[in-house]
Amino acid sequence: MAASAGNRRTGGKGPDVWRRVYEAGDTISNGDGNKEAFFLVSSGWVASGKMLTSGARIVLDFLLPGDVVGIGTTEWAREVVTALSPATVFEFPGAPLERLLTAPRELSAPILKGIARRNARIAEHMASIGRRGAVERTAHLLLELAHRLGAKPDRGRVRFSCPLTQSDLADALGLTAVHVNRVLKDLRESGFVSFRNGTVEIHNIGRLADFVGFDTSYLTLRGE
Amino acid sequence: MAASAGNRRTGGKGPDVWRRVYEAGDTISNGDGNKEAFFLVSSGWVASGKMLTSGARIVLDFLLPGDVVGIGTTEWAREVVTALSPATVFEFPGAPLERLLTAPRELSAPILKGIARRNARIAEHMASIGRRGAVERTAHLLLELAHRLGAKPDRGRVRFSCPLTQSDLADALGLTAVHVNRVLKDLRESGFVSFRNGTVEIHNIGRLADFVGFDTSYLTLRGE
DNA sequence: CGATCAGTTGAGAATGGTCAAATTCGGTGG
DNA sequence: CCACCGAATTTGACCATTCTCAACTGATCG
Repeated sequence: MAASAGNRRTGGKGPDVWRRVYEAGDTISNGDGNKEAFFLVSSGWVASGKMLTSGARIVLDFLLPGDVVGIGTTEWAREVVTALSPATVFEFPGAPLERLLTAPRELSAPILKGIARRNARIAEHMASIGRRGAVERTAHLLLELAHRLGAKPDRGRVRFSCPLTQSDLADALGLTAVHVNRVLKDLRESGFVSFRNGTVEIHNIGRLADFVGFDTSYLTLRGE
Repeated sequence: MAASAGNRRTGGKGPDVWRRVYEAGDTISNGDGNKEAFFLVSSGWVASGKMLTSGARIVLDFLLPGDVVGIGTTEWAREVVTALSPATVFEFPGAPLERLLTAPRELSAPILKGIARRNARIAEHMASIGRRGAVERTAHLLLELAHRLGAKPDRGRVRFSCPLTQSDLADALGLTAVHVNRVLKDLRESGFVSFRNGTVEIHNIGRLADFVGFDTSYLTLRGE
């Protein structure tokens, strides 16, 4: 399976934590029960998604450094977790549910918080797929990624590098890769966003956020 | 807000649990921070969803008796929880995250399990909206509901009563109500499912499940 | 007996998909 | 450095699905 040079047991995060290194394209967990664990992404981009019997794929959520995935994922949903770029992942092996219940609070609290954030992202994602047009939906995702990466606007301009292929985007957005291509062209030509050679450039983040109704509140805890 | 005759404090579920009764159409939690709580549905049908600024609604998940909602819901995602039929709900007030961390294990374990199941349902739901056509998607949802209600097939025939309007279905499926109507007509005329006057009748559950690629595994814990 | 809401149906428009053929880009081996 | 390969991107033409708008029916409720 995954090549993972540099894997090792870590004491720094408590007992039974593994630090693993993946390359772009590696499968971290294939949802077939081969691996029950929590995952905490430490570097790189990771996708969690599902495969349909038709062969189609849906990406539920992109995981960036600091993001967590695990509860429901393995035991029920049979999600597939994949590295989209070289990535380092901390893995807490064991049944996630049991693991969480027996973990000390200083571990379980941030993990639960990570799960809660992920749930909120997925809820917003569902709203996108279900109720926004392709252009809005695509722009919304790019805005979310910019925000989550902590990219700082310079006079409204935001730029970040992004390893996603158009086909990754398509699977996240519920579109075809061909259509994603056209949508990106559209966004580029209308001066909102350009995404070329692995870097996204949002030309006026405020204007784009207005245009697609992007509201960061689902990424931020109330009162945080 | 919600009319709630018969609400009362309950000792039976431990401290700080409220049992509340809602009528169809009542808002249980509007996502504006008016109420922070876990919810455990005890009877009736409940929807959790989001409102977009455009006025559109997306239903993330239907909650049936025994289902739980709460983590991420209130603090981040600002989900709106609504009763779709007369419903009884146990409410555990307080910040869900904190609540879960301090709860005794016999409470936190089933709640976490409920959250995990819900996550799995939502993942499958995303797959539907993102990657299945309208007919498959609709049939898939009806199959899920039949399964979750524990409806028993009688020679392949399943019948259950269902308070959802076509517009509720539309908001869950990412379609318009008009199109849901046509899809239901389609399913009825092709002899798969009829949904009229609040009762769903699946004529041959095996055949339908094959047709839409319905696999119950996301509703069942591995090895359960 | 209106009024309102859920469900139906039709006609035409829009959005997004399919198929197929370039073209570009990032390596790799020579 | 260059030729070449496979993967990702791009574009065109056409098709399918789903939406929009609009009208109409039927039930329910005060």
